[in-house]
Amino acid sequence: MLSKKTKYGIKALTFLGKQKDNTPVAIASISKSENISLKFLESILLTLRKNGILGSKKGKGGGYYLLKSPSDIPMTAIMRILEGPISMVPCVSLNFYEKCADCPDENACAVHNLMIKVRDNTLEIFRNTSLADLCNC
Amino acid sequence: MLSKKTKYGIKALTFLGKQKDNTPVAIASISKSENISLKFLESILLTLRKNGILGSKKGKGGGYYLLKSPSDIPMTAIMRILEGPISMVPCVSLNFYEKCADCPDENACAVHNLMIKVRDNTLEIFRNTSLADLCNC
DNA sequence: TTATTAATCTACTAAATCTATAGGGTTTGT
DNA sequence: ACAAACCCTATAGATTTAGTAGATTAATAA
Repeated sequence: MLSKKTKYGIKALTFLGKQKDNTPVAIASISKSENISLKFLESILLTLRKNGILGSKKGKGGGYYLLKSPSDIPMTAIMRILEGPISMVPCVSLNFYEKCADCPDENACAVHNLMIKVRDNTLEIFRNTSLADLCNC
Repeated sequence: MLSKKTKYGIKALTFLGKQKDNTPVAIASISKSENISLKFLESILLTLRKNGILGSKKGKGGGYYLLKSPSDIPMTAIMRILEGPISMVPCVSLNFYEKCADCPDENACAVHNLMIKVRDNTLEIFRNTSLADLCNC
């Protein structure tokens, strides 16, 4: 299941993507509009900034803004930053690979082979969806 | 990410599905062969029994066995019993639906609409895969 | 018949990690 | 001075992943 962190993060990004110009939007403004706990949202936007998705401006009139055009931000990037691996098991992850301790042979593992299929499908959706697509809902 | 409970459960079921006859297999036997903590596996097999996937026989020579042919056990059933919802958010779940507290209009929610796509894809894989398919790896 | 053994079943506990915040202080730009 | 992002800490609650102890049941050997 998706964490609220990811869900809130996506909603906040969508909100920013819908903005007409790219002037900074205060956290409190997003928080109210999207019904997200202010402090929680604060930490979410911070990680998005540290990962190169958002820029920020301090002081009066400050806030967060997108660093790129929404159409240049694929969902794969957002998901990996907020949720972590897209795969359901680490042993099929492209970006977060880990070997299973209990599994002597990955190629003979039923779970492994099934989850590769799931990963490929999910990945294709996220690759073909950008933030801009979410903003047109 | 998939819980170990689900992963171990699938591995155990695959092990049982590969058995030639349908005589009971002791938990300890599965535990050793698949490198799964005995007591953890015990509770997993119990829930699979309570949900109509496995039967059990007590006493000497006892153990667990499949109640149906592996080809008659779809992955959707196994996943829902062990992992719960297949959807990434409750508001797109077919079997575990819940409304989001923060979301006034589902149809206007970007997360909602994206996750419907992911659900449909994942669901199709699990629907078209039975335990028998996993046993032929 | 009785004792033994092998196995499931039940219940409780516990450590570790993750989630979703809350509080308060610091820094920086206007 | 003020407003806003930034940063650090703590925490309650839930979930995961087991471990421990013992009860129950059934087959088998004595």
